[in-house]
Amino acid sequence: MGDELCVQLVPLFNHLNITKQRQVERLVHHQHVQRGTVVASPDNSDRLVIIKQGQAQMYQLSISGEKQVQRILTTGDYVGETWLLGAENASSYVEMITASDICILYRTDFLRLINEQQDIALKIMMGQAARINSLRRQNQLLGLPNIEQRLTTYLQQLVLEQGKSTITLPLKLKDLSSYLGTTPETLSRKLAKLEQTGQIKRHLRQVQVLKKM
Amino acid sequence: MGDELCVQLVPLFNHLNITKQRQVERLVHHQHVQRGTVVASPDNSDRLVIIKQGQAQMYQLSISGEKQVQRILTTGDYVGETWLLGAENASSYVEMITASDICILYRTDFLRLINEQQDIALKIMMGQAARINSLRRQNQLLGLPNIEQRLTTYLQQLVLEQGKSTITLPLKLKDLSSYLGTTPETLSRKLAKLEQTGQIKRHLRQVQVLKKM
DNA sequence: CGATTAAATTGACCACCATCAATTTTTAAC
DNA sequence: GTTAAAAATTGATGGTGGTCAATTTAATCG
Repeated sequence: MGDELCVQLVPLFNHLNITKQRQVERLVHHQHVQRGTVVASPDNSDRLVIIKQGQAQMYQLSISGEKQVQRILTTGDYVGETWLLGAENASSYVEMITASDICILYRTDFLRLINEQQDIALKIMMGQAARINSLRRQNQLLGLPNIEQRLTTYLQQLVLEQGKSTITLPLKLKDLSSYLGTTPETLSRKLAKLEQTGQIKRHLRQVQVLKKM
Repeated sequence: MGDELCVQLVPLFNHLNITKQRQVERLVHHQHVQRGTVVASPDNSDRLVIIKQGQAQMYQLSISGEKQVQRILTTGDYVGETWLLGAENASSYVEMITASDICILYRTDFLRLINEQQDIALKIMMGQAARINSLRRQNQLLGLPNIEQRLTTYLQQLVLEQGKSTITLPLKLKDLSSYLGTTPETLSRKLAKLEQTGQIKRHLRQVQVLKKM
């Protein structure tokens, strides 16, 4: 994994022809980071961070200091373009949850790239569109009046996304609960209830979703 | 208002030079629509809709048929680019809430534009970045554990956005309640409570936010 | 402007879920 | 592998806010 080119690996760049890939590669800074490293924060939002290999989570901190998980990033994902495009980062953090290899693209280089290379700009736009859709879905979930509905809807979405009925929860229950706007205790109980009523089977984060939920 | 060019008015295009504006103008379809007209829906997501003059609301319908307001669009705003950029529209609707003049740009023309004109692409990207930020904010609101916190946080955001302490609620309470993930009854009570405890003064949708909330 | 419809308010009730605490299980660290 | 720390579970309890209903107020349309 060590000396393969970052740009060959990530979907944002791997469709480019060799010449352009070389061009991008010269602008990119490589870095190996530990679990727990915070690679973006309100004070540190001047870069695009691409995950070459590893995992991160993005969360927001409320005034009272509570963490709300927004998103999980895995190999090939990137984050930060919204802040390079004018959006203010008031309360978002990106923290590595495994030791990882990342690539960094700084503001000026990023802006020049999307200005000069339409295909990269298009990829960014499509990525943002997907992001917007996913945020809308989360909004819709959070709007549901009770936790059980949120959970079953969420599980069904996972089934669709992962394409099979036995799914892996991408988050710790603690984090999933904040994603769903509830507490770990309530979530634990709801999962237990779904299992009792025969709607799911579960071992740790492996969940088998049975028909008719 | 009648024969002014749409592209001169909307922020998405009005920065372009005259030549380019003419070019865009030839692609745009004008239309006058009544209050209540649905200009985008899951079955009808192949276009960018720009509001030349008027107001619309975007909402999602849950499986149980409940309306959740996502966003208010006013003169100069546009909607639909995410669906032209690959995101699936599963449950979003855009409905005019006043009689309005709109401009429509169809898929092929839109895609050609953003491919050929970097400045339009950049505007789209910046618009999407702002949209993502705003959805993140709403998500954060919805994650707050009690309604009063959601409401006060929301009001403070409005104060910041509108730059003065006497603000106009952009939504009917009915719609605002769905935006905040609650019911009209609860919202009404919370507003009454804030007024009793001297944190706000209110007449209809005019709200004066007093210090120390 | 007056008539009709929609929105907002107020009250009563109780279900749902957040909270606090204690225990068990899992994960991480050495 | 063993120990320490973090996460998940389970129980008991009280408050918040959802629901249904009735009334008042505001908005819309002819």
